[in-house]
Amino acid sequence: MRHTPLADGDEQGGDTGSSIYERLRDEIISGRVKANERLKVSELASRMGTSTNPIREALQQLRGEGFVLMTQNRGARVRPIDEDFVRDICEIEVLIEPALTRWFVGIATTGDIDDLERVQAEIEALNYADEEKHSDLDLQFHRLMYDRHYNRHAVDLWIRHRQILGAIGRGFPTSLSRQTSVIEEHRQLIACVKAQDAEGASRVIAQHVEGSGRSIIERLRLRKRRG
Amino acid sequence: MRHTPLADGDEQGGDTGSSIYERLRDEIISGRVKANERLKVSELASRMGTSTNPIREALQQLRGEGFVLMTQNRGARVRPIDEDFVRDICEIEVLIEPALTRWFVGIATTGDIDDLERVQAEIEALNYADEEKHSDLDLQFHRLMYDRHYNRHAVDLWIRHRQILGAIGRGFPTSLSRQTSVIEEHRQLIACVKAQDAEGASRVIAQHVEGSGRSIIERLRLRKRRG
DNA sequence: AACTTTCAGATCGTACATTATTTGTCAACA
DNA sequence: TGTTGACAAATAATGTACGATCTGAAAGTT
Repeated sequence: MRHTPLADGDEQGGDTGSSIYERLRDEIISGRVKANERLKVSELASRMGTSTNPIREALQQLRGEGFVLMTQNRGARVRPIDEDFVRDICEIEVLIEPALTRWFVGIATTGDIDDLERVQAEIEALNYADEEKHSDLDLQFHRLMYDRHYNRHAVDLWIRHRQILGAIGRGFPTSLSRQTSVIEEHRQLIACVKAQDAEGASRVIAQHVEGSGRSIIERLRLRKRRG
Repeated sequence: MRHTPLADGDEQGGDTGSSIYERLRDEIISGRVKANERLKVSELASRMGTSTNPIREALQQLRGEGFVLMTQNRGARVRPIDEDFVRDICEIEVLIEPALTRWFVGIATTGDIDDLERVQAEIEALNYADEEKHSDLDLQFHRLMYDRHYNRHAVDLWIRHRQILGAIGRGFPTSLSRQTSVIEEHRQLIACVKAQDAEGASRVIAQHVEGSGRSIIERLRLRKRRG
């Protein structure tokens, strides 16, 4: 399995376990650094306890991924992660995920369905008691469907978008209505796969992604109010 | 220490026109460096006539964009730009571009249609006499439709994918059958916009992208044979 | 008031030190 | 004789330091 889109292996970093890149990215996505704020390399270097070079390279990587905007001799700025950004990503996923799902319906075995049902059972048993654990299970659920798709580029895109959306909502609880929707939609999805109904599965996923987007935007608004 | 301004280099400008990043990216996309080949910073530095830092930063940016793969303490490698890669990108575009087109049909004014027809007239007048000029006109044509879309993320993705596909086929002529298809599809597209037929336009674009993908893969095969 | 000069602060490029990996050599062993 | 394993040297990536250049804005001049 060759997937690893951007995941560089673990880093010894020094201070924390995660790399400079991950720390910076998380600060941007989670909103700890404000939109359009300037990112000065020397300041970041002293704050992270390294020299400037690792910072510069991390910023370039983030630039490539579109999280920071840079201009010649004028440094880097934070790309705003706002409601529009979330909407844009979700709209793209509404197009991509149904296509991935449709393909999965065509190749799914009874073993795959068993796996889905097992994860889904865990999700329902947990019932959002632990946010991080739920997020991990939900990732597993969708990964079971998408991971073996031949279009690695599309899957990598999905993974990256998912990481972004996940980081945005982190720390703010999911609404009850959204919780029930997620579980219901997962069940419908499994039913469609069983019935070999690719069109139905595709529709359910589109609705699932759209609902997820709305939920995240809600949490984004909450975050704005509380800081 | 004065920094040597690439005096001996045969490259133009250098400031913003052809940065290290762009040169490296072009070498990867155009296939001048082989798939999975190792990219050594010191070697690249001497070859490009700079120190290692600009190279490292360019590599990080390319990593963020997915053109090079890096592992800790083991350097960078060229991500293979092969038929699968083209197919993956085109499949994503087959999903995205119809959505962008559908939106355009909804907001197009008569002025927009005039612009489209003017560019299309230029394309037909040129009739593929100049490859680079045609590519530029074709970009203009599609940009007229997509550029004002609210989903900047999707448009950026489209632009990036288009640059990649454009660079892959560069230097190899488009087949005659493809040439006529392109012109025909553009005409159909304009007709659909005029008739406010969003579904039809969407279908035409999907076919357009698919044909483009097939054409590029053909040229990729040609390139492989001739080196 | 508009233009020029000056200067602090930040980015960018170069050189060097450190650390990890790869390579090459050679002896021990089946 | 061919293979394996350990160890040393070479090679390359990563981190640190510093000088050069650019930007932005305040201070000074006409």
